[in-house]
Amino acid sequence: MQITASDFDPVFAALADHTRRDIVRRAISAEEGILELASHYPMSFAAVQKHVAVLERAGLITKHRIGRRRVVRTNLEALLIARRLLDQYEALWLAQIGRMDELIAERAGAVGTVETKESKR
Amino acid sequence: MQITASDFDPVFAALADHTRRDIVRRAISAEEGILELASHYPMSFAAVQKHVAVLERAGLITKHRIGRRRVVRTNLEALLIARRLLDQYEALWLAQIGRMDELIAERAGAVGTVETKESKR
DNA sequence: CGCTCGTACAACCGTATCGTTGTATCGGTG
DNA sequence: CACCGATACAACGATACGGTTGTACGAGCG
Repeated sequence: MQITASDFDPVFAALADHTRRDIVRRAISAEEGILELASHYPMSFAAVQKHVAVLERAGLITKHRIGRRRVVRTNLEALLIARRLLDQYEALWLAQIGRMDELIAERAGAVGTVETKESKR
Repeated sequence: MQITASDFDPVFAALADHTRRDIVRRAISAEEGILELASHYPMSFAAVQKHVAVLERAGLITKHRIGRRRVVRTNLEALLIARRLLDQYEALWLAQIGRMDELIAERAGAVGTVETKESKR
Protein backbone atom coordinates (compact mmCIF):
# COMPACT_ATOMS: atom_id res chain seq x y z
CA MET A 1 0.00 0.00 0.00
CA GLN A 2 1.16 3.47 -0.93
CA ILE A 3 1.28 6.38 1.49
CA THR A 4 -0.10 9.52 -0.07
CA ALA A 5 0.75 12.97 1.19
CA SER A 6 -2.73 13.60 2.51
CA ASP A 7 -2.47 10.56 4.79
CA PHE A 8 -0.23 12.57 7.04
CA ASP A 9 -2.87 15.19 7.70
CA PRO A 10 -5.03 13.18 10.11
CA VAL A 11 -2.00 11.73 11.90
CA PHE A 12 -0.41 15.08 12.67
CA ALA A 13 -3.78 16.64 13.37
CA ALA A 14 -4.51 13.90 15.88
CA LEU A 15 -1.17 14.46 17.56
CA ALA A 16 -1.80 18.19 17.80
CA ASP A 17 -3.90 17.78 20.92
CA HIS A 18 -2.48 17.34 24.39
CA THR A 19 -5.22 14.98 25.54
CA ARG A 20 -4.90 12.80 22.47
CA ARG A 21 -1.14 12.54 22.82
CA ASP A 22 -1.67 11.43 26.39
CA ILE A 23 -4.16 8.80 25.30
CA VAL A 24 -1.61 7.51 22.79
CA ARG A 25 1.00 7.34 25.54
CA ARG A 26 -1.30 5.52 27.93
CA ALA A 27 -2.49 3.09 25.31
CA ILE A 28 1.06 1.99 24.67
CA SER A 29 1.50 0.40 28.05
CA ALA A 30 -2.01 -0.06 29.40
CA GLU A 31 -5.15 -1.66 28.09
CA GLU A 32 -7.97 0.55 29.17
CA GLY A 33 -11.52 0.92 28.01
CA ILE A 34 -12.88 4.32 27.09
CA LEU A 35 -14.51 4.74 30.46
CA GLU A 36 -11.27 4.08 32.30
CA LEU A 37 -9.41 6.39 29.96
CA ALA A 38 -11.95 9.13 30.51
CA SER A 39 -11.39 9.02 34.27
CA HIS A 40 -7.93 10.52 33.74
CA TYR A 41 -9.13 13.69 32.06
CA PRO A 42 -11.15 16.68 33.20
CA MET A 43 -13.82 16.32 30.56
CA SER A 44 -16.89 14.30 29.83
CA PHE A 45 -16.85 10.70 28.75
CA ALA A 46 -18.23 11.64 25.35
CA ALA A 47 -15.41 14.12 24.78
CA VAL A 48 -12.79 11.45 25.44
CA GLN A 49 -14.71 9.12 23.19
CA LYS A 50 -14.47 11.68 20.41
CA HIS A 51 -10.73 11.99 20.92
CA VAL A 52 -10.42 8.23 20.68
CA ALA A 53 -12.44 8.31 17.47
CA VAL A 54 -10.08 10.92 16.00
CA LEU A 55 -7.10 8.78 16.92
CA GLU A 56 -8.74 5.71 15.45
CA ARG A 57 -9.52 7.48 12.17
CA ALA A 58 -5.88 8.56 12.01
CA GLY A 59 -4.85 4.94 12.48
CA LEU A 60 -2.94 5.79 15.65
CA ILE A 61 -4.94 3.42 17.83
CA THR A 62 -7.19 0.41 17.46
CA LYS A 63 -10.03 -0.87 19.61
CA HIS A 64 -10.49 -4.46 20.67
CA ARG A 65 -13.27 -6.14 22.59
CA ILE A 66 -12.27 -7.58 25.90
CA GLY A 67 -15.24 -8.75 27.88
CA ARG A 68 -17.75 -5.95 27.77
CA ARG A 69 -15.14 -3.26 27.29
CA ARG A 70 -13.36 -2.09 24.16
CA VAL A 71 -9.75 -1.57 25.09
CA VAL A 72 -7.58 0.88 23.23
CA ARG A 73 -4.16 -0.03 21.88
CA THR A 74 -1.83 2.34 20.10
CA ASN A 75 -0.60 1.35 16.69
CA LEU A 76 3.12 1.96 16.47
CA GLU A 77 3.06 1.77 12.67
CA ALA A 78 1.23 5.08 12.36
CA LEU A 79 3.65 6.78 14.73
CA LEU A 80 6.56 5.50 12.68
CA ILE A 81 5.00 6.82 9.49
CA ALA A 82 4.93 10.28 11.02
CA ARG A 83 8.48 9.94 12.24
CA ARG A 84 9.59 8.82 8.82
CA LEU A 85 8.45 12.12 7.36
CA LEU A 86 10.43 14.08 9.94
CA ASP A 87 13.42 11.89 9.13
CA GLN A 88 13.04 12.80 5.47
CA TYR A 89 13.11 16.46 6.34
CA GLU A 90 16.22 15.94 8.38
CA ALA A 91 17.85 14.10 5.49
CA LEU A 92 16.95 16.96 3.16
CA TRP A 93 18.46 19.35 5.64
CA LEU A 94 21.68 17.39 5.82
CA ALA A 95 21.85 17.16 2.05
CA GLN A 96 21.45 20.92 1.95
CA ILE A 97 24.28 21.38 4.41
CA GLY A 98 26.38 19.17 2.17
CA ARG A 99 25.57 21.35 -0.81
CA MET A 100 26.56 24.43 1.15
CA ASP A 101 29.85 22.85 2.06
CA GLU A 102 30.47 22.20 -1.62
CA LEU A 103 29.84 25.83 -2.41
CA ILE A 104 32.22 26.95 0.27
CA ALA A 105 34.84 24.57 -1.06
CA GLU A 106 34.32 26.00 -4.54
CA ARG A 107 34.75 29.53 -3.29
CA ALA A 108 37.85 28.57 -1.38
CA GLY A 109 39.26 27.32 -4.68
CA ALA A 110 38.38 30.63 -6.29
CA VAL A 111 40.07 32.74 -3.63
CA GLY A 112 42.31 35.41 -5.03
CA THR A 113 40.56 35.47 -8.34
CA VAL A 114 38.60 38.58 -9.14
CA GLU A 115 34.93 38.36 -8.14
CA THR A 116 33.21 36.07 -10.58
CA LYS A 117 30.04 37.73 -11.71
CA GLU A 118 26.98 36.19 -10.12
CA SER A 119 23.81 36.69 -12.10
CA LYS A 120 21.31 36.40 -9.30
CA ARG A 121 17.63 36.50 -10.17
CA MET B 1 14.48 26.50 28.34
CA GLN B 2 11.98 23.84 29.22
CA ILE B 3 9.65 22.23 26.70
CA THR B 4 6.14 21.99 28.07
CA ALA B 5 3.60 19.56 26.72
CA SER B 6 1.48 22.28 25.17
CA ASP B 7 4.41 23.42 23.03
CA PHE B 8 3.85 20.41 20.83
CA ASP B 9 0.35 21.45 19.92
CA PRO B 10 1.23 24.22 17.45
CA VAL B 11 4.04 22.17 15.93
CA PHE B 12 1.91 19.15 15.12
CA ALA B 13 -1.01 21.34 14.17
CA ALA B 14 1.22 23.20 11.72
CA LEU B 15 2.40 19.93 10.23
CA ALA B 16 -1.16 18.70 9.81
CA ASP B 17 -1.58 20.65 6.57
CA HIS B 18 -0.30 19.48 3.24
CA THR B 19 0.53 22.96 1.99
CA ARG B 20 2.42 23.84 5.15
CA ARG B 21 4.44 20.63 5.06
CA ASP B 22 5.38 21.49 1.49
CA ILE B 23 6.46 24.96 2.52
CA VAL B 24 8.63 23.43 5.23
CA ARG B 25 10.17 21.11 2.66
CA ARG B 26 10.85 23.90 0.19
CA ALA B 27 12.27 26.18 2.83
CA ILE B 28 14.85 23.58 3.73
CA SER B 29 16.67 23.81 0.45
CA ALA B 30 15.53 27.07 -1.11
CA GLU B 31 15.40 30.64 0.05
CA GLU B 32 12.20 32.04 -1.29
CA GLY B 33 10.14 35.05 -0.36
CA ILE B 34 6.44 34.68 0.36
CA LEU B 35 5.53 35.80 -3.13
CA GLU B 36 7.74 33.19 -4.74
CA LEU B 37 6.41 30.55 -2.37
CA ALA B 38 2.85 31.47 -3.18
CA SER B 39 3.44 30.88 -6.88
CA HIS B 40 3.69 27.16 -6.19
CA TYR B 41 0.22 26.77 -4.69
CA PRO B 42 -3.29 27.08 -6.07
CA MET B 43 -4.38 29.70 -3.59
CA SER B 44 -4.09 33.41 -3.00
CA PHE B 45 -0.93 35.12 -1.82
CA ALA B 46 -2.62 36.02 1.45
CA ALA B 47 -3.54 32.40 2.13
CA VAL B 48 0.08 31.32 1.72
CA GLN B 49 1.12 34.19 3.93
CA LYS B 50 -1.19 32.89 6.64
CA HIS B 51 0.29 29.42 6.36
CA VAL B 52 3.73 30.92 6.75
CA ALA B 53 2.51 32.79 9.83
CA VAL B 54 1.23 29.54 11.34
CA LEU B 55 4.58 27.87 10.70
CA GLU B 56 6.40 30.81 12.19
CA ARG B 57 4.27 30.80 15.33
CA ALA B 58 5.01 27.09 15.69
CA GLY B 59 8.72 27.87 15.41
CA LEU B 60 9.08 25.68 12.35
CA ILE B 61 10.35 28.47 10.12
CA THR B 62 11.95 31.87 10.47
CA LYS B 63 11.88 34.90 8.20
CA HIS B 64 14.91 36.95 7.24
CA ARG B 65 15.23 40.12 5.23
CA ILE B 66 17.18 39.77 2.05
CA GLY B 67 16.95 42.90 -0.05
CA ARG B 68 13.31 43.75 -0.31
CA ARG B 69 12.14 40.22 0.26
CA ARG B 70 11.71 38.24 3.47
CA VAL B 71 12.99 34.78 2.76
CA VAL B 72 11.72 31.78 4.66
CA ARG B 73 14.02 29.25 6.26
CA THR B 74 12.92 26.14 8.09
CA ASN B 75 14.14 25.66 11.61
CA LEU B 76 15.36 22.10 12.02
CA GLU B 77 15.27 22.40 15.81
CA ALA B 78 11.48 22.45 15.92
CA LEU B 79 11.28 19.44 13.64
CA LEU B 80 13.65 17.55 15.89
CA ILE B 81 11.57 18.40 18.94
CA ALA B 82 8.58 16.79 17.30
CA ARG B 83 10.61 13.77 16.30
CA ARG B 84 11.93 13.42 19.81
CA LEU B 85 8.40 12.95 21.09
CA LEU B 86 7.76 10.19 18.56
CA ASP B 87 11.02 8.60 19.61
CA GLN B 88 9.83 8.63 23.21
CA TYR B 89 6.68 6.82 22.22
CA GLU B 90 8.72 4.25 20.36
CA ALA B 91 10.94 3.79 23.41
CA LEU B 92 7.85 3.30 25.57
CA TRP B 93 6.61 0.77 23.07
CA LEU B 94 9.86 -1.16 23.14
CA ALA B 95 9.91 -1.10 26.93
CA GLN B 96 6.42 -2.51 26.86
CA ILE B 97 7.48 -5.29 24.53
CA GLY B 98 10.29 -6.02 26.93
CA ARG B 99 7.85 -6.29 29.79
CA MET B 100 5.72 -8.67 27.78
CA ASP B 101 8.72 -10.82 27.03
CA GLU B 102 9.43 -10.99 30.72
CA LEU B 103 5.94 -12.18 31.38
CA ILE B 104 6.25 -14.84 28.74
CA ALA B 105 9.56 -15.94 30.17
CA GLU B 106 8.02 -16.13 33.61
CA ARG B 107 5.24 -18.33 32.36
CA ALA B 108 7.68 -20.54 30.50
CA GLY B 109 9.63 -20.84 33.71
CA ALA B 110 6.49 -21.85 35.56
CA VAL B 111 5.93 -24.77 33.23
CA GLY B 112 8.26 -27.00 35.12
CA THR B 113 11.26 -26.19 32.96
CA VAL B 114 14.53 -25.24 34.59
CA GLU B 115 14.78 -21.89 32.80
CA THR B 116 16.66 -19.40 34.95
CA LYS B 117 14.56 -16.33 35.55
CA GLU B 118 16.21 -13.17 34.36
CA SER B 119 15.63 -10.05 36.42
CA LYS B 120 16.14 -7.46 33.72
CA ARG B 121 17.20 -3.89 34.52
C1' DC C 1 -34.95 -12.61 30.76
C1' DG C 2 -33.98 -8.35 32.37
C1' DC C 3 -30.86 -5.05 34.09
C1' DT C 4 -26.96 -2.28 33.78
C1' DC C 5 -22.34 -1.44 32.32
C1' DG C 6 -19.82 0.25 28.64
C1' DT C 7 -20.05 2.33 24.41
C1' DA C 8 -21.86 4.80 20.39
C1' DC C 9 -23.95 8.60 18.36
C1' DA C 10 -26.82 12.85 17.40
C1' DA C 11 -27.69 17.66 18.29
C1' DC C 12 -26.04 21.80 19.74
C1' DC C 13 -22.85 25.81 20.98
C1' DG C 14 -18.71 28.66 20.92
C1' DT C 15 -14.43 29.23 18.85
C1' DA C 16 -10.71 28.34 15.55
C1' DT C 17 -9.25 27.48 10.88
C1' DC C 18 -8.85 28.10 5.80
C1' DG C 19 -9.90 30.37 2.20
C1' DT C 20 -11.32 34.88 0.01
C1' DT C 21 -10.81 40.27 -1.12
C1' DG C 22 -9.37 44.75 0.01
C1' DT C 23 -6.46 48.10 2.12
C1' DA C 24 -2.26 49.68 4.55
C1' DT C 25 2.70 49.68 5.38
C1' DC C 26 7.50 49.29 4.58
C1' DG C 27 11.80 49.53 2.14
C1' DG C 28 14.53 49.92 -2.26
C1' DT C 29 15.21 51.85 -6.81
C1' DG C 30 15.07 55.12 -10.28
C1' DC D 1 11.02 62.00 -3.38
C1' DA D 2 7.91 59.19 -5.83
C1' DC D 3 6.86 54.95 -7.09
C1' DC D 4 6.38 50.09 -6.89
C1' DG D 5 7.68 45.55 -5.39
C1' DA D 6 6.85 42.70 -1.37
C1' DT D 7 4.64 41.98 2.72
C1' DA D 8 1.30 42.64 6.44
C1' DC D 9 -3.17 42.82 8.20
C1' DA D 10 -8.35 43.34 8.74
C1' DA D 11 -12.84 41.71 7.68
C1' DC D 12 -15.74 38.24 6.10
C1' DG D 13 -17.98 33.52 5.07
C1' DA D 14 -17.88 28.53 5.14
C1' DT D 15 -16.49 24.72 7.48
C1' DA D 16 -14.18 21.97 11.15
C1' DC D 17 -13.08 21.32 16.03
C1' DG D 18 -13.63 20.56 21.01
C1' DG D 19 -16.60 20.57 24.36
C1' DT D 20 -21.39 19.77 26.35
C1' DT D 21 -25.99 16.94 27.26
C1' DG D 22 -29.19 13.47 26.06
C1' DT D 23 -30.60 9.25 23.97
C1' DA D 24 -30.01 4.53 21.97
C1' DC D 25 -27.79 0.09 21.48
C1' DG D 26 -25.38 -4.29 22.55
C1' DA D 27 -23.29 -7.67 25.33
C1' DG D 28 -22.60 -9.95 29.91
C1' DC D 29 -23.99 -10.82 34.57
C1' DG D 30 -27.41 -12.14 37.97
